[in-house]
Amino acid sequence: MTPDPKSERRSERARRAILDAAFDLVSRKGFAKVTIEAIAAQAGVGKPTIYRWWRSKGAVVLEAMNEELGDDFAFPDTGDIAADLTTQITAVTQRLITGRISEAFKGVMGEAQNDPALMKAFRETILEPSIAECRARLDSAVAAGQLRSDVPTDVMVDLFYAPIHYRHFLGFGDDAVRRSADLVQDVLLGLQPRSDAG
Amino acid sequence: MTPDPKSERRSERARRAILDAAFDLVSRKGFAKVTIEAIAAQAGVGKPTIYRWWRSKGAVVLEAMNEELGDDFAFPDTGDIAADLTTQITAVTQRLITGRISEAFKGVMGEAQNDPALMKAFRETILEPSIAECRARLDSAVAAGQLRSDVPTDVMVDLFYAPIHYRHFLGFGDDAVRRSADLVQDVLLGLQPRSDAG
Amino acid sequence: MTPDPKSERRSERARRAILDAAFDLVSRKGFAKVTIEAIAAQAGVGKPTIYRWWRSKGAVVLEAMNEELGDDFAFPDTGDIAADLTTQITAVTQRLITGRISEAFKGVMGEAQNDPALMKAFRETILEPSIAECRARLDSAVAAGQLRSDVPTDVMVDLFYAPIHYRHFLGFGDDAVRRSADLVQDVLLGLQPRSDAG
Amino acid sequence: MTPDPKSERRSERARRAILDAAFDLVSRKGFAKVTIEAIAAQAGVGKPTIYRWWRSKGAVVLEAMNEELGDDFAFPDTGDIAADLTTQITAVTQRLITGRISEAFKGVMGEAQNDPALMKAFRETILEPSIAECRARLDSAVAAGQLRSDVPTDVMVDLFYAPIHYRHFLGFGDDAVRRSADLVQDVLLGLQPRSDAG
DNA sequence: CTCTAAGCGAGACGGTACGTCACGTCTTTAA
DNA sequence: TTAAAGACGTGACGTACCGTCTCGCTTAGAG
Repeated sequence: MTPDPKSERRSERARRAILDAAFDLVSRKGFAKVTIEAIAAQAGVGKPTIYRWWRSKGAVVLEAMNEELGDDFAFPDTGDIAADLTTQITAVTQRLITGRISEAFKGVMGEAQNDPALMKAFRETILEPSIAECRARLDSAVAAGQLRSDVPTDVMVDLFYAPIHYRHFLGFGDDAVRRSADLVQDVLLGLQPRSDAG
Repeated sequence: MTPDPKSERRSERARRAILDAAFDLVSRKGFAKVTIEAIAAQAGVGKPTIYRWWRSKGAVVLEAMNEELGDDFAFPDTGDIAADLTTQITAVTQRLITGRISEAFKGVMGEAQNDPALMKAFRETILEPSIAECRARLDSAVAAGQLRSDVPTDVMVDLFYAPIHYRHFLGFGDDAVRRSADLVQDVLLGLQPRSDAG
Repeated sequence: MTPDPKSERRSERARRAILDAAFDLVSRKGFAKVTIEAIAAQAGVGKPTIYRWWRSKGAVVLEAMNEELGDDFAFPDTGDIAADLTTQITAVTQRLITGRISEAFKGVMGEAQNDPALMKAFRETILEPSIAECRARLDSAVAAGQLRSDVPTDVMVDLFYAPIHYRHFLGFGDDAVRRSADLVQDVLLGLQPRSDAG
Repeated sequence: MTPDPKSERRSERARRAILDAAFDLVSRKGFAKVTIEAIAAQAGVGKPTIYRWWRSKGAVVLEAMNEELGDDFAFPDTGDIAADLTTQITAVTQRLITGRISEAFKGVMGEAQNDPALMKAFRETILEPSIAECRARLDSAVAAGQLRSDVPTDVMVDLFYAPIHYRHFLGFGDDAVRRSADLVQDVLLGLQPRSDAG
């Protein structure tokens, strides 16, 4: 995220203050009503300090969100793929809906629709690592004979995750998003290995 | 979309010019780079005329997009539900990706993440009518015994449409979106009626 | 004032409503804060009806002020020129300061600084008639040997009236304006006929 | 004039460009036809930079006029009060009528009729200093026995200056204003000390 | 253990667009 | 055939932020 992290002299204090202010403001006022000026003011920082290290408001908020999320994309593995998927998807929806992440996520994704660089950063730092973890778990389920082997696991990932984001971005409401985990069973039906044809 | 369509004194000429200008500008420059001033200028119209009838840029572009789409949400019905779904979903993705709608749609949806009124308008004028058509077709397929009767058809709609929008909004690229119709077969597998249990 | 008074079909009701509304609004809000839209609204009249008969807000207010003033510019004549001048000038300042005319007058004159046509109308309908009355009285005083005959009476008029307007327009405050009548005596001293040279 | 002249970060370049542009535009087009946008454009400056330092167009033009006038309100003192007054009043009228100041002055004063803060600023920066100089000269003339001692000198100032502004603001025309100096003699007659009573 | 260059806060600057107001004109509806 | 009502094109308003650009100040690392 940091365009030029080379400098050793960068003030960690300022960086933290900016990310904290950004996250707090977005959570409280909504992404659209937050300005870089307001972030700078709340962080007790000059605007140029923000522009020096980030390209846009979206970039700041994405990094703030990343810090909030942490690096933990690990997928549970109890041996029961259906249970593990349900667990994980429930966790994701909770974080998306009730968590403090919600506003930041919607804001960043809205912005990213018109900002390819921001979209790229989001995918690289959040989406793709998390997809990779999911695929790894699905691969092991395929190897265990719990899932069909003739459907690519990246397609499976899409099938499991799509409903969450579909409902989230198209305004179906928090309850609908929260119930996304219920679809896991229906999707799984189509992905079970079958002796009796295809 | 028009907040106050009651007045019969409204100038249809101005309305058309505004919608045409908005759609053209968004298609050519991208949603984010279009301003209401530019729309007014290109339409040969005063800014107040725009603000008199629309709440925001998003509202104008949504209405322009609606006019472009027309009212036709009809679902094909050949008797073969798999074929019909593939046909329809292919059509939707084409329109979303290659069509002139693309930029407007992304822009409006990005905006709608932070504008509940805009989201509501989108759902009422586009999404819900189109879901209703799909459900009607699925209902008839259920009645014909082509689909399981124990999964609500609104859930089925989500399963079929989610991948498109998921790939579209999360930056998977046009090719991935275009291939969304391929998932229909996999989803259908889980929705087939089964005498032999699950 | 009426640019085109030819039409016999002009609505006297509308004219009265407009002038009353204009005068009332200017008195209550001050000239600068009154708009033609507001006058039309309060008068229950369409804007074009105002524009049909007057060139500008200043013209409306000037006419309203004229109606309020009436046609009476008569100068008292008790035979004592000093007393008559004091009487008249006191009356003028009272009307200017305490009267309902005050706001309208300041507004119109402020506007007239940049609107020659308005200035001309003001002079023709108010200033010049009132100067003429004053000169007539001064002429009779000269004839009666109460004033020097070698100073033109129009200059005398200026000397008597100038302080009022000077203090009024240059912001000396209402009290200073009100005391303008006190200067009559001092000015008169220089205008008395003198046997002993000049 | 500057509402907040404290900041030492203020750009003198911008200030000069704004005042120069304002004065030039007012001189060429007349006060009423000048907009803050036009001043900003001609000065090569953003509108906010004007609003940061001035309350209104009138305030800008007043300051521009002040700079044009300079601080020199000195009154001549040759020992002959009649000659000095004529000299000074001729100078004032010349500056008012023919000078580049003319349009700015009329515009500001017209505005000031409805803007007390502007009137106050005008009085403090221009009118009162200039009155003070005049009174000082009159005081010395009184002390020299050239003027009556029983008329307050501030009243005398009014008598001498009133005709100029009266004729100027009430539309008597440039020639009448220019001839205002002629009245000095007549006014002086009433202000001469008299042993022989009055 | 200075010294000097960086990164910093602060905030003014030239801009762009905002959303609003009132203008003066034009069109439509009802009396 | 007026006049009310009010939508229209226009242009300026005053404001909010943008992203850039000085400024001094501080502060840490290289000499």
